[in-house]
Amino acid sequence: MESTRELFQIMTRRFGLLNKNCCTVGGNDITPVQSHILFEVDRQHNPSIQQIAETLGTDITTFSRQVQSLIKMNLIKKTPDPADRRVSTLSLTVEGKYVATTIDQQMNAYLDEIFSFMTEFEKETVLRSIKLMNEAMAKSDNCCRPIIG
Amino acid sequence: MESTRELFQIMTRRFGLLNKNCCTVGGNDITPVQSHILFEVDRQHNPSIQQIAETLGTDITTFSRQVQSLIKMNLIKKTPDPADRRVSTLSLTVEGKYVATTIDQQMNAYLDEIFSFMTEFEKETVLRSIKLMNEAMAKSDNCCRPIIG
DNA sequence: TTCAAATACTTGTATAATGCAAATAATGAA
DNA sequence: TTCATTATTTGCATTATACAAGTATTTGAA
Repeated sequence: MESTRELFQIMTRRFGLLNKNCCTVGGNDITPVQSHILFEVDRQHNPSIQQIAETLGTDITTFSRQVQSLIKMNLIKKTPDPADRRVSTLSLTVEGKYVATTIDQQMNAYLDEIFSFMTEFEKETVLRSIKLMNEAMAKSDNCCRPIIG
Repeated sequence: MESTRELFQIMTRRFGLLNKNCCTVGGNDITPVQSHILFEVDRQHNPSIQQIAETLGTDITTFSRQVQSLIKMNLIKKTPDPADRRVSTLSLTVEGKYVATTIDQQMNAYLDEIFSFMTEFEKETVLRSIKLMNEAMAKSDNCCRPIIG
């Protein structure tokens, strides 16, 4: 009998492998970390560097450098916050938006292929379950900010 | 409306954060990569270095060095395969087994806490869904070996 | 049998990622 | 004003990563 952890460990590893092989877009080779950043910058409304770093659970200094390289790749841009000039808000460039969208489509295509091995009912059940998990994780103390200790 | 990819992206990120904060066991600070390796060595029967590297989707040279450091930490051991002396099979040491088990328990405890926000029925549905996903991913061409291109 | 090709793994080397400590810059409260 | 706090960046050391090349062993065809 598989343990709960085993089920999740294997699924998340496989999803990570999909992410790893996804994607080369318009000559840009996007690493999983960069892909995560583009994803979150796209999702959040004018997030600060700190906000994204916290969301992703990375050290802010590491993240600061990741931002720099994404700016060099012309995928995101930094805008000083007029209300607090210590803060930089991040947003996607046109090219960054294109890359983020393409990755999203490619990932959804991969997932669709996986769902093709299920009935429509099973697919709906799975999607509802993932949503349930996300809601429960959001309520949890362990999930998902850095845990002290 | 959240896309399929968004649901999975968020869930796997959160699971990754749990993994990241899990665990310090008996003075050993275990990285997520090391935790994955211990998990797979424990799961597979006398796997070779190549087998695990392939399972985890890492380059074998990187993996070879990860194995070396886990041996230095006295968590796994390498045994030459008598049938083919090019091959080394991996197994957990007593300490490695202890660390792997402790991580497993800790992760299961985290997950239990998350499930405490659901009804028993919802929990069962979620677990069945993850199992369905794993089975479907196993059938998929995209999942989950390195994809050419 | 012999030897070249294939396989399993390791090492050399270069690059990139990571995170702590410290620096810089801006804010806000006393 | 002054000093603690906050947001971000830079210095630095460590670690992870992967390509290329090396070693050791096995395999299979001539």
